[in-house]
Amino acid sequence: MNRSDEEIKQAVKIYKALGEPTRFQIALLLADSSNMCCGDIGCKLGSVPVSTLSHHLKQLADCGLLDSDKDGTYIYYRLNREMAERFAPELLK
Amino acid sequence: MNRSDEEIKQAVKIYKALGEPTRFQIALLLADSSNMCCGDIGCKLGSVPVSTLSHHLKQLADCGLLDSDKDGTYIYYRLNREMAERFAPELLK
DNA sequence: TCAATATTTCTAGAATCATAGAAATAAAAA
DNA sequence: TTTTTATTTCTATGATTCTAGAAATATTGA
Repeated sequence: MNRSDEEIKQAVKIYKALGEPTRFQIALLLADSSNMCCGDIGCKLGSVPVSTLSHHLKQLADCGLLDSDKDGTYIYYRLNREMAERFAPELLK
Repeated sequence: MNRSDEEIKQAVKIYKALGEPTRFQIALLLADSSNMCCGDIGCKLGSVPVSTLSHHLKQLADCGLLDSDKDGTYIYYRLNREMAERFAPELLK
């Protein structure tokens, strides 16, 4: 297949996002439970400071793997399953 | 699905390998042409020193994405399509 | 308005990683 | 055996990235 530079950049960004243990765990968590806010994810992952979590969530959202909804001060994240299916179906197994 | 620490480590290693532009390009090249040695890949990618290429090929092979055959001084690399299908089907599109 | 809560942004330090030249290894050809 | 070719390993430098505390932002409830 012929790929544009943009398509390649996006794919690399997605795989870079998944190629870090904490972020991969976040993606796995969200593959199982459909909706979680930053605090929930922090509880599940143990002692990860929120600033670190926020940094990782941003990268996962920026590349399109996560979608989010705001509800008051809470932001609920969920896995974009189309993106996961296309780029990393392993997440959904 | 329940995943062992080992399975998670392997997945992260694979995605880290693909999350770098040069390595992703190598994987794409090998998805199209079934067999290439280090020198061939270097020609296709332009001005990447062989020591850098070798470093990248090692990572792609270590995580299982590439297989290789030795023929004299040449080492021919090819994409492991089962691994690509499972972890990054986007490579095969 | 003020306090409490959730999250992000800022910042700096530590750790990891990509890069590329040079030396080393290995195999074929002269 | 010596030379040439293909690749890897060693090494150091520079760049990127992860981490986490502190301050900033935003929203809700008292």
